[in-house]
Amino acid sequence: MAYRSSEKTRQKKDAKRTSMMQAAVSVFAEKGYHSATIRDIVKEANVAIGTFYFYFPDKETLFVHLYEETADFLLQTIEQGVKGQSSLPKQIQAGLQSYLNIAIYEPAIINLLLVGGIGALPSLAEKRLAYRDRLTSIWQNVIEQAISANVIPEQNSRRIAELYSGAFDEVVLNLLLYPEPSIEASPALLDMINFALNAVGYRHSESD
Amino acid sequence: MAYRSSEKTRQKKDAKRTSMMQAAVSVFAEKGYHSATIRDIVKEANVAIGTFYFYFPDKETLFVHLYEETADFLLQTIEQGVKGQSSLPKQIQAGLQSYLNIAIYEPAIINLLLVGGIGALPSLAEKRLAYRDRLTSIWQNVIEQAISANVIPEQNSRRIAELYSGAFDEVVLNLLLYPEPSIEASPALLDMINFALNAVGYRHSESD
Amino acid sequence: MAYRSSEKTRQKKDAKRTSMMQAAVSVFAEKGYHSATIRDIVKEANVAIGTFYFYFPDKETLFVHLYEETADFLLQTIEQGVKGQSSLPKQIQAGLQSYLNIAIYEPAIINLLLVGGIGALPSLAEKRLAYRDRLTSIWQNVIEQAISANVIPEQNSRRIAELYSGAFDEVVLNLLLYPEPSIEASPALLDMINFALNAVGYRHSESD
Amino acid sequence: MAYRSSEKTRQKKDAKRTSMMQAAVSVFAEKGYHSATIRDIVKEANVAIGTFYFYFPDKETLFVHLYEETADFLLQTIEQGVKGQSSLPKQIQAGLQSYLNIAIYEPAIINLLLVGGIGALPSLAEKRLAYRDRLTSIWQNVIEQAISANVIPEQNSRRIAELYSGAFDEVVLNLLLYPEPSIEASPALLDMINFALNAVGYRHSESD
DNA sequence: CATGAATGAGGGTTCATTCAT
DNA sequence: AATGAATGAACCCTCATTCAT
Repeated sequence: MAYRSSEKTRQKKDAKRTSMMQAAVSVFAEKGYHSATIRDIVKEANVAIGTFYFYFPDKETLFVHLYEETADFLLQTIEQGVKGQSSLPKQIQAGLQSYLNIAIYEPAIINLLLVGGIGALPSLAEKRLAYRDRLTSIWQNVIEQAISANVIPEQNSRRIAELYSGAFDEVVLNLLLYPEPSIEASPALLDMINFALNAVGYRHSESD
Repeated sequence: MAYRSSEKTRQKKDAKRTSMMQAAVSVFAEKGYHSATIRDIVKEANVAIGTFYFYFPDKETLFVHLYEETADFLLQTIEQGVKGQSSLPKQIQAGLQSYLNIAIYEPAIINLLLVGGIGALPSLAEKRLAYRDRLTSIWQNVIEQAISANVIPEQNSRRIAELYSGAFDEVVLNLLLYPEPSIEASPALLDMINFALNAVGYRHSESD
Repeated sequence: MAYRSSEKTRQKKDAKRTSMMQAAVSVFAEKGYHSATIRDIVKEANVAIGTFYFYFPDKETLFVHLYEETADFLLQTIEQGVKGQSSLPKQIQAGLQSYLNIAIYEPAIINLLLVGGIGALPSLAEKRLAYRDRLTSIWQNVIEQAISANVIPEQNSRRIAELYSGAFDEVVLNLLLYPEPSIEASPALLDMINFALNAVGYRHSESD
Repeated sequence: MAYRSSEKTRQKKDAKRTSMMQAAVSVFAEKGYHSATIRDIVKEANVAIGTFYFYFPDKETLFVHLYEETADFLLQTIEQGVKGQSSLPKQIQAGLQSYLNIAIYEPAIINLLLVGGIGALPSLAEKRLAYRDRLTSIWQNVIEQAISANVIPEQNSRRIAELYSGAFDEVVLNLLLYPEPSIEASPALLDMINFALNAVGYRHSESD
């Protein structure tokens, strides 16, 4: 009997777990790691405190897990965008477009990754580093492909990628301060693309 | 008698005050606002808890004050560097050089501004915004001068400045992860300058 | 399942709440507002510190609430006593009897109202005034009825009532200093009744 | 040399001591024992904290001393008033007049004795008792003289005196709530005298 | 004598976490 | 599974008191 309903039970459980995690992302993003309390999270999720500890071992573990998962999602989305293109400008454009989409439709993700837990948790430091590293690697790859294709001159691809990562984040963060970020997104995207292409010495040809 | 040699006494008090503030910067930079306790700070400063409250009204006020003061110092230092030069490349070079110097010799300042209190304190949000705004304004000025001088083409100077700010920060943050940041500083500086000049369409002439 | 037998649970919670409030009254009455610590109260109640804050928002709110509730109880008890009688002597006697009963069986109440929080809390000042006002009003009513009934001469009923209130309190407070207050209660009661009746010019007739 | 100026020094010292005590009475009366801080007191007296501890051993000792001294002053003043008269009505009138004078011109004294430290300090309890005892004794004496002179019937003079003490205090306390206590003082005085005389069965004759 | 910088015990309060139901 | 009452370590801060100058 029990195992018969295990299917439905599992789904229900996963659903509740997921809803709690969404609540947690929302609260962490809004208040930051330390100011967000377990009570805040369970209230947002409409469950009892005890329920939280049934699904998650503790606050820190959840946060770190959320951070990793969220970073994964963001990175994969950007990677997807980049992977679908072959020319340097289009790769940059697609990657940034993906990034902006997430920023606009899920700003909590950006807040979680760039604001919520920075400097709050020693155990998060390495996760943050890993995230920055992977993000930088995406751009580094793009640049190295362009160098290999002789589209741009030889240069320190790692450093360029770091500069890209930081530059784009700053713009995105500022974008979210607008009352209607989606309106400002297009011009910002164009500015970022031009900036990025110029920065690596890309010569605008006929296309694009 | 007892008329306090207010000269020496005042000096001593100021000295202690300063030393406590340095201790606070150090602890805040290391642990972040919330994880840093008053006990941590007074232990670092070798004073009693009550002494902290003799010099400062409370934890939050001190932190915000430290943040503002530190931001001021950093911004003025960069501004000094920029102001001493006239050409675009030299202004960027001087500004970044100043920034790197602080990063290397006072890494706690960088941690305080870019890591320690991010997302920890509502009252800090506006201070952070003001800091980013001023930092961006420095680069924006530089760019607008270059545009006026016809050294680079017309472009959205504000956005470029934002991209600069974010890009440089990312590199500086990564620089501090090195065991010996000062060694890596030179190549990083060159990379940043080239990146920044290219990004705004500056054509390298004979000099520099 | 887990649907909380909210009946029993609620009752238990209320019981604990009540027991904690009694502990608080006892400690406040014994030490006064400021000298009573939350730690004292929870120790008396055999619970942990956190439990206090689960049931009450903070020390001051609880104290004020306790003060009001206790004053209500005392005033209603006296009013009950008075209301059951119609002649002046019997009203005074019944009111004082009720007062003495509380003083003897719940001396903490008297200490809380007349000693514990006097001058300790600005927010209590108005509550204290309200309590004195209501207490005085009880006696004022009694006196005005007697005046209306031509049992005693016209006089400033408010002032008389104030004098009653202060006079009775002093005797009650002194009563509680005895090792066995209940023994002294009877003669004190008689003295107070005679005093009160004489003071308003009541002529003793055959009865009583 | 030192002992030559000892006269003036002594006077100066006493003056400062006195001014600090006045400041202390004022602050204690206004805020109550616990809420009054040494800082409050020295600020009011325009001296440094260290100076406080040169003149007084500690806060508690000072407060108890102040309480005793203030009680002494009040009691002696009332006694003076009573002693100057011989008939019961005049003694009561004179005693109350003295009491009211102090209440109106030095309300801080009343606050200190009846409000400021009640229930705040275990060591004060006995001092308070002693004060109440002496105050009651004054009235008890008055009553016993009247009984001896056959002006009023035999009765429990101690209890009457207690009732007097409490009754008068209540009226005085209420008096001080008026915006202009001195205006209300006269009618209050008359009411109290009549009340007190009636209460002990005094028959109004030709005089007074 | 006078000063005020320095001390640290102790108080109120928060909140992550546990566990009996 | 789910609940929420209960716990207590740890935090920020106050303030009486001391002592070197």
